[in-house]
Amino acid sequence: MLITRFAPSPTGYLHIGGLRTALFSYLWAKKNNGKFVLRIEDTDKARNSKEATDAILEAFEWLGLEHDGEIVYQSQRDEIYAGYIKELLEAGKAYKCYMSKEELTQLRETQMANNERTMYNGKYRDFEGTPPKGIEPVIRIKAPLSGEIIVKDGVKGDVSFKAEDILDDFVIARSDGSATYNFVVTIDDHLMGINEVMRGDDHLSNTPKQIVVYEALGFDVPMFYHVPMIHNSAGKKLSKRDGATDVMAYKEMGYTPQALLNFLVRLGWSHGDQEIFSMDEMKTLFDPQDINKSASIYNTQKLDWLNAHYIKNSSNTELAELLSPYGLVLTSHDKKEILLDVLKDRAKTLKELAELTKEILTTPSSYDEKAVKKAFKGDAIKILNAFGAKITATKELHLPSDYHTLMEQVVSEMEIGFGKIGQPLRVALLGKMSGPGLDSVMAILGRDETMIRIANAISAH
RNA sequence: GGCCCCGUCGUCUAGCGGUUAGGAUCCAUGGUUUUCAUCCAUGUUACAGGAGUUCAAUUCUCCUCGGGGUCACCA
Repeated sequence: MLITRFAPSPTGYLHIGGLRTALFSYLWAKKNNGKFVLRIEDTDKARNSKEATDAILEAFEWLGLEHDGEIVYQSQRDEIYAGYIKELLEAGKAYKCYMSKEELTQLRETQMANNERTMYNGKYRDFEGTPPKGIEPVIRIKAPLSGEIIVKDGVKGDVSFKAEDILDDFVIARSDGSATYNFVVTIDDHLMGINEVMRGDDHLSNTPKQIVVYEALGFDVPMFYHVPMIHNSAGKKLSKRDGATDVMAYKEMGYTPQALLNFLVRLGWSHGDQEIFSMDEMKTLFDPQDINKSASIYNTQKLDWLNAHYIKNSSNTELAELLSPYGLVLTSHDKKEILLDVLKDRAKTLKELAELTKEILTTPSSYDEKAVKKAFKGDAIKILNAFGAKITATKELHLPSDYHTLMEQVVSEMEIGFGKIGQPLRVALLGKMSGPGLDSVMAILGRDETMIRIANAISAH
């Protein structure tokens, strides 16, 4: 069975880049009827927090990306790692290194000064004497000194590294006994049965080290997919300093999970010319073979378009529910249908849609100055009076077409163009020059509120 | 600096030797609309450069240039 994983380090919120690799992993697992598991890499006690873990989980929940099985927390697996370290030590594949931090620093500085690559010199690789006193040793793994390491990568193709270029006996356990990243990742991926690893491009150069561990322990090496980075507008790796990279910030801004996911799936991946993907389509169409090889720049123009698209195409019932986090309770509003019908293709975000709705439902307390100048000239007040009288005289007014009929009557009786009544009426009802069709607006407001707004405008001008 | 990856419109991308280099977004113009938005139509804009291979290179190879990533007792 195909098993993929997402393995965030809980040092903060869930980041847009992390979400994309998570999405890819999720989709690939789902497409293959496999599993998508979650592992929290919280071994760095100083930098990790429970809040960060919760924030990540909250984001997954919002987006509807559910993981399979129990969440694995690395912080609870120290004994497991220690066991494998012991195994390597006993097999002579790893050793204790007593080099002091000062000596190590010194070594690096010398190497840099000589323009050599910095690496551990293997001083304790075959050490047999009495260890120096007062130094808690680290454990280093015996890495191959020559030969080639080939990373089988589904995105980049096979990438080969020369051992002498990149490897040294790297640390697998710190002096306090805790295991390091490249070691625990390997152990966990193996133990969790992960056979396809999707992660950011930035891990590609770590991979040979992990392969060293896989091989030392006799584990099968998984298939890798190193997904290109997402860059900021400056062309650098997207980081937490780049503004809105917190996934949950998109919820606050009024983006739908569907739009965000659709946007991200198309960032670095494509399926011909298709732009719109439902979750089901993503699950059946996603294939890492179609992942792009080059980095992409993060730019949200298209996200706005997608979000607007999904809002337009949502049912009103669905929208009414999505709107409640933005302070708008519409679920039982009697004009809900017509209201959302006319407003949903005018908003790029749910937040905007909520604001637009509130705006219409609120009696204008002031009128846009320019709009007044333009609209309330000539016979405007006379026309408004005439139209107001029509409404007063008609008791049953419900549908937009009911109001439209009255407008038509005024237009033909007074022998004026539609614009003559439209402009002043719009300003009277909405306080400004733009907005949805007036017949719909009046149907939403109802007969009473419409009369009030017209009367208000007349007395104010 | 060493090693590794990458290079098609501003942006996201299609292309897998022969195409008028396609789509989307953005922008502009026009149409629809009493207005605005939506919608529809039209338009501007791209193969980093240089060698080679080939009858033919955006596509294959090499070099140059450019960009990015990574080199910890962080993950």
